[in-house]
Amino acid sequence: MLSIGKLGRAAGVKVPTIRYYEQIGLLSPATRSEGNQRLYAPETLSRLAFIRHARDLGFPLEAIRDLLALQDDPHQPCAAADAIAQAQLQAVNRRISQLNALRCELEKMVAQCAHGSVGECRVIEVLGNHDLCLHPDHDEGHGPLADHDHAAH
Amino acid sequence: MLSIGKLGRAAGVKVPTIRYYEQIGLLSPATRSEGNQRLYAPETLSRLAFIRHARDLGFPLEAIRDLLALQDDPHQPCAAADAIAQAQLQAVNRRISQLNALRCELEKMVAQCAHGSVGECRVIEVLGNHDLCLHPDHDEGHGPLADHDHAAH
DNA sequence: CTAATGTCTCTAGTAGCTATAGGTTCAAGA
DNA sequence: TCTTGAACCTATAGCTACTAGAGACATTAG
Repeated sequence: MLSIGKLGRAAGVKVPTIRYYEQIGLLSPATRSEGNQRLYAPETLSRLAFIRHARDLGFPLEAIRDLLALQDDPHQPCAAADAIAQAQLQAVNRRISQLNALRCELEKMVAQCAHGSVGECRVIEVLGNHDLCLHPDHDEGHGPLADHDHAAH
Repeated sequence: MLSIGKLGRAAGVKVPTIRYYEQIGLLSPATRSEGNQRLYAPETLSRLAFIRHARDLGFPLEAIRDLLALQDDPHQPCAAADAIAQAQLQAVNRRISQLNALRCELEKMVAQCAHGSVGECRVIEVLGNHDLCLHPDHDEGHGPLADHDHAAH
């Protein structure tokens, strides 16, 4: 049996995150030691690694919940899992094309900056006047896609 | 003078969002009518459009706060605005390359799905075993980048 | 046995809004 | 002028997926 800390280190998941997953029902409540500390069977490690990997691939927790349910019932047809993965792929594709449009705008903006004073700055000017964009369609809908910045700031 | 609703429609920003921006100090408090309703001078429209456009380009609100301060002081050198825009461009680029790695994984996963039962599903299998990834480096640090899904769900 | 580390629960905070409840004000039609 | 309906007000809670902190208890190495 593993303590929560060992489980977390083995799976690459922080301890509070594991407790959070238990809280929202993604992991079933662990058995407890005499002193009320969580103890995990080694199988939990693969389940947690599954979650971790799916999160790394950007799957939202609700999708992971569904995938775990499918995993627990291996005789079901695979179509549901396939649909979830395809939805995620499409979300990623949407987000990529949207970000490509943003990159294009930002590059133009930065390239045109003459490094003078703010009064004549293209960056400020373009931000203030949407019509200066070549592709003013970057305000379209964005698909749902988890943006987990665990290394940000 | 504009009511908050007219301002919002003109700038393409929802009414509660405008109030939220005032609350966090991104917009200065509006003057009020006799009946305590907000009234905006027409100049506010361009300021709000600036914010909206910057949000559409993915700038976080803190960066927008700095950009607005620069805009208010046109004699400052433009370098600071340039730096903010470049940082945003780099964040976008990081996010794009990360999402490209994800797309690659997801495409492989979906392509290998034989549409059988869950027990032999590649989607479930790959998620459970990170080593099956060709590029298992999709768990790298992600840059900070606002992911405003105003059309999601 | 003690000290250090690990763990417990609970609460609150992060970004950037959105939604709801319960009340007030405004503008247009009868 | 009155009335109705839309727009407005404040305040609070919710969303995702965690992360951080406080204060207390458990476990383990030396």
